Amino acid sequence: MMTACCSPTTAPRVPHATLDDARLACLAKALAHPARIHIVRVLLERRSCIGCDLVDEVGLAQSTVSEHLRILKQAGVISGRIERPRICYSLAPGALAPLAALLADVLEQDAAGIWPATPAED
Amino acid sequence: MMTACCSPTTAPRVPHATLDDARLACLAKALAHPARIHIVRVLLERRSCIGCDLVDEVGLAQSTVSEHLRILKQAGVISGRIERPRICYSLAPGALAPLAALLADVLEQDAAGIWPATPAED
DNA sequence: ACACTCTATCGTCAATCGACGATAGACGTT
DNA sequence: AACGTCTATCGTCGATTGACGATAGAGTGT
Repeated sequence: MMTACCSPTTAPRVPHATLDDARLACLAKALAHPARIHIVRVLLERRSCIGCDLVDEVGLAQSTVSEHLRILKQAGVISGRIERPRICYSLAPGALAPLAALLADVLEQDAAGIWPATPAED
Repeated sequence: MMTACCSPTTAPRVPHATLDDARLACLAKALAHPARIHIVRVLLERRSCIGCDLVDEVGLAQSTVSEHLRILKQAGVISGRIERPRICYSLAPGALAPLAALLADVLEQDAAGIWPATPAED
């Protein structure tokens, strides 16, 4: 349920990719839009935020922001807690951990390796 | 040149998003496909890899893999070093650092905060 | 010169994305 | 009961994505 965009019916079929590849791609896809990055950053700063405040914060139509929130929720990146008539969104702990782990590995290799003189090419 | 997908002409216009938001979204978008995640993982393991080997590794048509490589290169995630008739791809050091930093912040908050009993809601 | 290999680009097509307004549901307030 | 607020969903439309085969370019080896 938190991995709907990774479901076999919607994910691109890549012959030799693993399920992990699909899951990581799903998380990256959830972040692959400036509005959604912005939402994540607001939630990171404020810890949590009412939906209608996010609409103001992002500056797009309410329905559009709602759609971005749905995508983030579907990917498991955020969760919404009902609070009276509003919904209070916050980051879902651990959801982005797999992607963070991959990126940490990449950065670690960056730091470890002495890189060739310079690659060049276009 | 390394930020083509972040260019004003192609990036989505989100009123209150910052340039950083667009840049981070661009990096996430580059990773938002299982085949591209797979390529990054192969390059992380092997340190570098000839293009035609990546075609075998991914299992899609050569032209499709070439397109995925182009997207990764355009985002600055990988670089290609010409090596005789082939091209040797490797991860571009530091390219993913901004995204890694954001995710590290998120994980840090995850670890720091004592989270509410459980949010719930769909 | 020719053949072969590897890579990039082009053209096409179906599928998905992202935006919006309109509408409907849920809930508190008057 | 009627109203106002907040949120989610629907329908639509243009733009983009992702897949492929076909083709072209660059370089090696015979």
